Amino acid sequence: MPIVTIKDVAKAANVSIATVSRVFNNAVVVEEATRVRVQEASQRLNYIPNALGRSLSTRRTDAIGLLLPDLFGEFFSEVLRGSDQTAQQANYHLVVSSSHNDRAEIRAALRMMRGRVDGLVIMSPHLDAETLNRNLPQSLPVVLLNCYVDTDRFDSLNIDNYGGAYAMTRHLLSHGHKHIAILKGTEKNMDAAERLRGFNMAFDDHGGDGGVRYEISGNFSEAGGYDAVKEILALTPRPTAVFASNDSMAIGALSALRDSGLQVPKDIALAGFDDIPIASYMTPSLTTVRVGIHGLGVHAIETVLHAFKNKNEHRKQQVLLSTTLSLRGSCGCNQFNNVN
Amino acid sequence: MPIVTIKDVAKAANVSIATVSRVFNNAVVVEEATRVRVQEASQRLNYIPNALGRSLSTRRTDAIGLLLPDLFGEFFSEVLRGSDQTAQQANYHLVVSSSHNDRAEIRAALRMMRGRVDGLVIMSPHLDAETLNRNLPQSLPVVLLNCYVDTDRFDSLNIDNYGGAYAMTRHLLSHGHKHIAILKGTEKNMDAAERLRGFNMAFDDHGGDGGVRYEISGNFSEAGGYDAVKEILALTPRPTAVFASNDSMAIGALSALRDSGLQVPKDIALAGFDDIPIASYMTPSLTTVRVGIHGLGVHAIETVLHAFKNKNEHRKQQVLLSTTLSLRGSCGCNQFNNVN
DNA sequence: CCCATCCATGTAAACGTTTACATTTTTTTG
DNA sequence: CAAAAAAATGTAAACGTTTACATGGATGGG
Repeated sequence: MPIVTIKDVAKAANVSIATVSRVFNNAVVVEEATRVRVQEASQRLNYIPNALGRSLSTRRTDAIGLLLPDLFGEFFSEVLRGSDQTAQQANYHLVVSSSHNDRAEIRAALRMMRGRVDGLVIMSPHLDAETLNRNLPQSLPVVLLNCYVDTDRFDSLNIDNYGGAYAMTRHLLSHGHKHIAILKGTEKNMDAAERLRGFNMAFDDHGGDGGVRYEISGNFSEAGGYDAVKEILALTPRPTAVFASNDSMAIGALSALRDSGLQVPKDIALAGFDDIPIASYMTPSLTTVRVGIHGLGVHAIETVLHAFKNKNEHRKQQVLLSTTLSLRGSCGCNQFNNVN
Repeated sequence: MPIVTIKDVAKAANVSIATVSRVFNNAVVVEEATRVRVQEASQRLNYIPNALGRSLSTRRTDAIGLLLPDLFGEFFSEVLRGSDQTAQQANYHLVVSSSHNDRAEIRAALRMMRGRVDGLVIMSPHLDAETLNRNLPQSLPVVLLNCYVDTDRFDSLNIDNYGGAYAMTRHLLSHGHKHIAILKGTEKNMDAAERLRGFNMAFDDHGGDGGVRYEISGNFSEAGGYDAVKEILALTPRPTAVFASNDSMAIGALSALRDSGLQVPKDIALAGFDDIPIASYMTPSLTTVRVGIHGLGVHAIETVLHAFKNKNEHRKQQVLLSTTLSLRGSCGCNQFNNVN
């Protein structure tokens, strides 16, 4: 079954391929009679224009690439949802590529995108400007999402990880917790590092007051959070609060604490980071640092679209997205509302 | 900044474009000296082969399209993760398109894929064979994921919604629950309909025994599950068990029950459907119908890959994926293991 | 009635590759 | 050392579109 092309339609409708093309892109006026003839032929042959040919000719693909580090959990799913929604509204669609954990993989992914997309959103904790520059054409609009790359050649969008962690830690300290354990994120992950930095800085600024801080290894997963609890409960003095570097770990920890017979927040307070949609449905509801995840995706795509409008010759912006505290049940402060 | 093409490299390396192409596709042997010369020129000019040109010529795109109804929640994120992982291993990548809720949108999405992908995985509860046939070229490998389209022209993969719901309902009935409420899924959604059918059939087969069954409207979301609880608690006789048509609703309901001061499973039993990763981390852990969600994505992509190997001329298979019960805390049966 | 104008359509080049085939260069062999 | 064989490289067509430009026919004005 050979593929039906514009030529077949042209032949069937007894016109040139240019006319068929014109009918499909209703640019110039085509005489009503011919238009009908072409449309009938297309219907009959079940012709669908080939995106490749079109893109090659017009130099537009109507696609935006999305490079993600991983697809695990609700965080990325939310980013993706926001992105897809926004892209779709603008008549673009998404080419997704994920799980790029080293330079070679990122390089391969970047190259694969070449020619396939009109713009790119890159979310990658491991990424250097060098790799970026060497594997991207100058002219491609790129938005860096939560990448710690020091460059003003691209638009970038970053979560205020440091500020969020600082605020949450201060909140816990101010509510009387002295011994606090932070459940760290994946090693070498910059988000994790920044959140840890915020935690430590808040502790430093607070002056200690005889309190002890603990750093527990984690990997941003529920299982990681679950497993860490054993370690945490063995500490002396035992921490009265646990600050997980993301909600997934907090949820895992919550489950482990219940299994250990401890009550949250009565016996031990718990806080997370991200505010994934499910956080508010946990038992108890999870206190966490609110990041507008969905909005992150929306904003990223909007930035790419903006670059399209300006032929990518606009002034590149580095945006830091502020966070807020979502104070709910798990930290025990009984202050059920949002504070900055 | 004009785009660097194969011609530029050819000129710079003083060879023909054919030779450059050969170097990049290391098919035929190219003399070492020329190879080095071409590679150096490519490096210098920062040349990246354009996927469009290549695809047009080779009639391969190395991409698989994924059409999803929605991107909300962990279910789709898991499907996507499984798909992406499998695709990536085979050196394919994913073109994702979601939120197609009516025929026109599906049509548009199908057409957009034309030429862009070598195969297609379609997950769409609203879909008819007609739309499919009219908007897809014969030759394109397609896998229908949880689509209730009656055709043997395509491979299809379906969750045994009916069987899963039947088994779970029977489980609840056999543990003494007489009055059970089912929290229904989105209206007109075929998964929802099948799950409801399983529920009712189990009830019928069980013979009633004076029990009452309730059907409560829902929409597959946490919020929907939360809101439904008010309605459920107003029923008399009040149900002793709630069977939510998916885990998201179960989680929402769990949260609402807690807010109403009820204990699960002591005061009321709860079960879900899907077994999303987070289900086991809930408090209490969620009893649910296990669907290998990640495996669903894996299997779908594998089927497409298989079609590639056989030039799509293999016998199309309709596969029904069986489910198992994940019996955990929320149903109160204290039978913490998996039963078929 | 001729010429200018306009409109509908056709022609052909371009987009960036791959690849069958042709040609040139190198190597092997008698 | 010449001829044959093999290896390396070049030429050009093809993939499916869009679009600048060319062409031809109809219309209208003087």
